Amino acid sequence: MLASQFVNRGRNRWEYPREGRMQVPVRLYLPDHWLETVDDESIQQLLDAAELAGTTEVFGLPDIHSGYGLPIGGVLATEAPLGVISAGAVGMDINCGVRLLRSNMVVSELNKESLRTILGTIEQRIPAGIGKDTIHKELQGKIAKNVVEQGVQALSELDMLWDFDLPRIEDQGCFPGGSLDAVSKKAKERFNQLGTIGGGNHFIELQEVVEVHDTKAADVFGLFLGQLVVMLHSGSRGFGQQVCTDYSRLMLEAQKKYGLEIGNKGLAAVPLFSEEGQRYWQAMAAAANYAYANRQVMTYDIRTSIEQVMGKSAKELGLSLVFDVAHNLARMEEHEGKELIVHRKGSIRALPPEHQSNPDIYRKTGHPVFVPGSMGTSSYVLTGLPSNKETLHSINHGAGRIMSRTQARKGISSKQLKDSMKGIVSSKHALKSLDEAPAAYKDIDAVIETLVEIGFTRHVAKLRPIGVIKG
DNA sequence: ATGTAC
Repeated sequence: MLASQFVNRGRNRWEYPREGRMQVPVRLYLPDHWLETVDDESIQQLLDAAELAGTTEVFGLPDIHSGYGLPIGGVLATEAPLGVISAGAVGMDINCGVRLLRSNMVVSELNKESLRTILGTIEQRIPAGIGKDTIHKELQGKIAKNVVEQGVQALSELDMLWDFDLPRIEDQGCFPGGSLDAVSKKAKERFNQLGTIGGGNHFIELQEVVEVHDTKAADVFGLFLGQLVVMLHSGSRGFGQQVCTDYSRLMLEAQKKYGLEIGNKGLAAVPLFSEEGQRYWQAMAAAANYAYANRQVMTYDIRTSIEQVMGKSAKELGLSLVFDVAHNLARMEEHEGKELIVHRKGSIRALPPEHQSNPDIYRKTGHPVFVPGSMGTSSYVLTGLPSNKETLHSINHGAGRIMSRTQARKGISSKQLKDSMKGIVSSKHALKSLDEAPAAYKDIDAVIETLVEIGFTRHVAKLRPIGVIKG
């Protein structure tokens, strides 16, 4: 058990001392009783990452579980100009992320029938599940170049974007440097999924604000007790997956000439400031913009669906964006005078109040971040705090698996899943996703508490699911 | 995560 090699470094903090070719120690942020539940594979992935050239930080957050190359719930930082970028450490689903839409509606004043109709209407417009293409034929062909270069702005000519949305998206919905030239033909052929939710843990949920812990911040975010909100979790679909696959393979070859071979293929990496590194960055940015645009198109479809059912305009209904946060992305960031390449995989950047990189509208509070639990359990709205500097302003992105998908399909019964979804309007797909059952995940309340306890994040509001669409 | 496979 590799977990037993960790030394306690204070509350919820663990460290695996540097050894062999490791450049730095590896850290874990977990309560005592969860340390032994971390599988060797996840830990080995962190130890491997510590061997990469230029690595300055490697750590796992409370939702850590093994992934491709780097674990999900993992952060890897390397120092420029010599540090590396790894496609696998960003993840297959580039710029997978979560956005939250608010409303002026109060859940207790809505009847169950309209909630059902809203969900049904959204389901008709937004294809769910693996391999599904968009219903928006206008989003193919020429517009692809604009989408990967400009992100959500490319959608304004189609009236799918409100001016009000822009400051409410990380990077204002445009990760600079995206280029279609850096993307393979195969990836371009998979462009036609803009406006689709995908599979796995992706979802659209109608939720109710059931607790407000920070009324000041909630007010700035436009949230109040009893309110109906819509949460959306999706990424760059087949397009991003193809970019990751292409570049991971390319990096595996190219790393040899830079003398960067390590055992873990999923962590194949090249110097960021090499020809290959720069090309990946352009492709990653293209996929990041695709993902922002994907969530924007779905926002348009959600607004249209709710308008249709409620008989009022989306603006009258107050269906504005709270924020949109990425949780699979690499960024160039300055930390204590160093230029770092920060890979966050299943991890969110949560900037503290007053941090300069916050959007102006959220400068005083720190921008909101969203941490969904598993299907059928609560989600959280949080903000960063100054002491999360230690994690380069990163927090976990979800609850984290305790059972693999295969284990869950074998060990969880259909009845058990249905019982855990009692009282929640659920799509057919949702009730079939045994591998997404709450029992396959850690308890989200306890996961959130891990970082709240050590002052890395602040609790703003808690959201309860009332309707779920899954892929 | 993913037209779940070199």
